[in-house]
Order: sequence, then C-alpha cells, then structure tokens
Amino acid sequence: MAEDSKMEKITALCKRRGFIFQSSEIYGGLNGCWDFGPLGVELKRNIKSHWWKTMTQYRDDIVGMDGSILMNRSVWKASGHEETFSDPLVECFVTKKRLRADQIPKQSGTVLTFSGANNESTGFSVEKEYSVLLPEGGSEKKARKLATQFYLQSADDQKHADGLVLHEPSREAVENSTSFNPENGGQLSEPREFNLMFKTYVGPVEDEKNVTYLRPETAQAIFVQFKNVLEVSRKKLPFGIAQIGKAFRNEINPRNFIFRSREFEQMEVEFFVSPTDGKTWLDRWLEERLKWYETIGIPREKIHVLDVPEEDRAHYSGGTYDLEYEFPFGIQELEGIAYRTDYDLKKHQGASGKPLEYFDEENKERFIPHVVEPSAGVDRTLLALICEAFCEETVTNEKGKEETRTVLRFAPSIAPIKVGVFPLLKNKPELVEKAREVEALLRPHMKTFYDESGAIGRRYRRQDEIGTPFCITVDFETLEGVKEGELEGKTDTITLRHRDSMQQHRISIDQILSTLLPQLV
RNA sequence: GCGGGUGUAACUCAGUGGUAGAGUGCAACCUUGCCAAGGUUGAUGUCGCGAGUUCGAAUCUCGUCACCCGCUCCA
Repeated sequence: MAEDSKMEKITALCKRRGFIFQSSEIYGGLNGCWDFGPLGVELKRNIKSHWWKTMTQYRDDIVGMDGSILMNRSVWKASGHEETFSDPLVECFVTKKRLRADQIPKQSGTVLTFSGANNESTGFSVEKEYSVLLPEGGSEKKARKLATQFYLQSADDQKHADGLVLHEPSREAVENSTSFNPENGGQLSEPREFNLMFKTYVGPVEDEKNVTYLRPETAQAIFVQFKNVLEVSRKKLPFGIAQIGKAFRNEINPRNFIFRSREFEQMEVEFFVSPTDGKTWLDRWLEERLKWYETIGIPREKIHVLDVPEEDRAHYSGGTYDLEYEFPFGIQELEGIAYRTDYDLKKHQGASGKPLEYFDEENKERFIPHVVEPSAGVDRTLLALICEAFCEETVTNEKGKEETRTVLRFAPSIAPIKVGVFPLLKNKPELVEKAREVEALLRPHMKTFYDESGAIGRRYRRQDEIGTPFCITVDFETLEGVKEGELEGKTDTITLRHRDSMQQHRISIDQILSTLLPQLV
C-alpha cells in the first residue's frame, strides 16, 4: 500500500467513523486544530489513563499534578520562552542585528555575491557564499568592507585581516528585495520563528502589562510548583511529577493530520534526581518508555531511538533521546526524553528569588536537583496507534468474491469500544431482550456497543473498522439450548467473535466477564 | 512563509454558462438464521466561503479559508 494513500485512508476513516474531525468544520476549519469525535475521545482517554496509571499508580516515586494553562508572565520570561520573540525574524550576519522579516523595506540595486576570501600570507582561506546589496550610487568600497568583516568572523585571529583578499564577486540586478539589511546592505539570514507562543491578556483590558501566553509546554507548571509538591508529598529524590495537559504552539505550518497541530496535549514527567544520577536516569527512562509503548501496541522494533547529537540539542540539554515512529509520512518524533540538567529550576530560583533547592539528609548536601523529562505527545501517540492498527485484508466472501476487510487492530486495552453486543435478528423480541440483558451485565465493566440493525455480517465488519476486539451475538441457541458439542442442551450461551481471527466460540453468559476482563488490562 | 494541487451529499466522484447527479453509506420497513446478502421506501447539498462578470455561475475572474504534496521551519 502506498504510504500516502494509506494516510489518506486513515484520515478518511477517522472522519467517517468519528475519531477525528476538523475543528470548526462548518466554518471552513481552523488550521492546525482538530476535534475528537465519540471514538477518538475514548481512544485518547484510554491512552492517557494508561499512561497516568503507569506513572502514578504502578510506581511510588511519581506523583501527579494539573497546572493551569495560563501562568504569570514571569514564568515565560524566566524559562527563556519569551525572550526569543513572537515574530519571524531575520538576522544580519555581520552586525547580528535582528529585524522583523515583515518590516524590511524593499530595496533595489546590484547584488554582489562573493564566493569566499583568502589571505596568502597567513594561509587563511574561507569558501562561503555571501552577498551584499549595492544600492544605486552606493559605495562598492563599503560593500567590500562589509564582506571582509563577514569572512573575518570565521577567523579566530585578527591577524588574517591584513592582506585578506575577497574572491571577485558576481553581479546581479535585483528589485524590491527584502533579503538585505537596509542599514548596511548585508545579507540577512532566512526568516526564523523565534517564539511560537499564543499571546493573550489576563483581565478585560488589553494592556501590555496584562500580557501572558498560553503555555507552549506543560513542563514549566511542574518546575514552578516543584517546592510545593516536594513538601506535601514528602518524597525524597529521586522522584517525579507527572502531568497531562494541553499546550499551544503557534506553528508556522501545521502538517500531517493531527501530527503537528497548534493545540495539542502532552504527557510529561519531570523526574528530579541528584546531579550525579542524571545520565543513568536518562537511560532508565528510555527503557521504561519503550516498554510502555509496547504495552499499548507499538512494538519496540517500530520505534527508532535517536540519540540526539550535541549540536542538535537544546542548549540546556545534557542528553536527549528522541523516540520516533515510522508514520506513513515519514519517521517522526513521538516522544523526547531529555536530560534538562538543573537549567529550569536554576532559572526559576534566580528569577523568583525563591530557593528551589533540595536538602539531602543522608549526605548533608544542598543542591538544585537535576531533571530528566520524558515528554510524550498524546495526539501523536494516538495517531501512531491508528497507523499501527490500520490494516486492510483481502477476504473471500461466500460467493467466492474477494473483498477488502478494513480492521483496526488496537490492543484491547486501548480500543475505544471493547465489545459489540448483537441480537442475531432484531425482529425477534426474545433475542433483543436477551441481548440487552447481556449488554447491561457488561456495561459497568467496559465500553459496550449495542447494534441490532442490518445483517449480522455487516455489524461485525462495522466493529472491525473501529477496532472493537470482541463481538457477542445472542442467537436461538441462547434461548433454546445448544444443539451439539460440549455445551449441548445448555441455555444462556452466546457466541464470542474475535476481531483479528474472525473466529467464534460459544461460552455461557456467566463466563463472559471472566473471559474478557483479563484481556482488557 | 514559498511553490504546486484539490475543494460538489457522511464517503468516492461525475457534472465546463441554462432544472443538483451516481455508486457506496445512513435511516425505516419487509425478508433474513453468523461475516459489508436481497427488496421497498426515505432523508441529507447556500456545489468551501466572499466578491465580481453575466439575463443566468458548481462551471468564468479575483480574493479568501481549509486540506494534500514539495521546500522551509520545528527554541
């Protein structure tokens, strides 16, 4: 199956069956925003609750919290998020001056493009393209001086300045270009988005002093509450704080269905350790997280672990693993596990003036804890699960004709609906009544779906397409007794049909729960 | 952000200036005895949105929004 057509099929299925809709669809949608329909929300809740239990219930060194989306602006100043602007910016390579890309006046003239420079006497040589705009009547001498400055930046010693020779530039006339610094004609960097935060105002007055942002990550809420949580939970290092919540990034270009959206949900643990244990815990968390993906149905071999090289990591990171999944549109990040060192707590301690240190009774040491952060995207996980589960099989029907069966092979533990319950025929009230009874028996324990319309085969296929692992059918043998086999003569039995094999077997109604429940964990 | 493509029913699509269509799906009923079965009936459209041209626009023009692909971006 071609990978882009697979993605199209998945997108169509998600809409048709009620997993995911475009946000504000009847008004033409909103770029980068998505709504989860009846099945999508069940799937999403199952993912989150599985993660939450894994973190806060099955282990005793993590506690939860739920921070507000809006926080004091100082949080974003201290964390460094704000400092990096909210507009696309370009930078002059020589003066390092930053300019708003959309406010650069259009300029015309001749562009001199140099290919490099060298200094014979010192042996210095650099090959890099650099352009300078020479306005009509401008001084070529100044332009050459600027280029010289540019090339000298790559020299670590000023001694190369004397006798530096520029390669002879090529010339090209341009009109209305915004690629050059209006002050000196120097080439500007490509526009960069430095800050993707959504700005808003707290209170009804749209005054600059009321500005804050929708959080671009959930982590900061944990850092600023670190001391409170530590205090009340009476935990000792190493310990973690878990949180699931929405975050917002004003992405330049949301893409790939729900993969990169402007409003998304994160599941994060900030795990606090002593400074000497950071690297060890980073590796431990990698293992933990791979195990978790396995339990929800993404096998380890489908996850690529990228040990992010130092030059690609955030400046504060002491090591980062990216867990990547093979989506139909490419290998993309599902989760980042980052060793954030003491960067965040140190920043907040400095900015707030409140001590965020930890006192280690055993060693009588006081220090700012280091942090290892496994940070997963809920929506990305959901999309990966759908991609992983999606399957089209060719089956032969009773007339010998080949047809396609679409199945979502979700792990039963995360499937939105666990069991479909059907009367074989809907025009026989005894069958309907019995099926309703069976459904009522199961309902307190799992998400059920009752369906009586159309032919039984169609109802099975409908459940296959939404990933329901089990279907139960009440038939005449339920009422009249089994005709043959082990259960011969027994009433109150049903057929249990398995999604993946399409096999059915007959069990008595009082065995349904004990058969199904262990498979739903 | 740049370039290209697409937008008509829930889905897949036909319709190129003159009455809004098909198949699938959906709903009801009949039939039906376990894998998308058959029959009858039915509902669903500001033809993405907004302007313009025209006697008349799904169709032509412009704008805009959304989605897809390729760049770009992704602290």
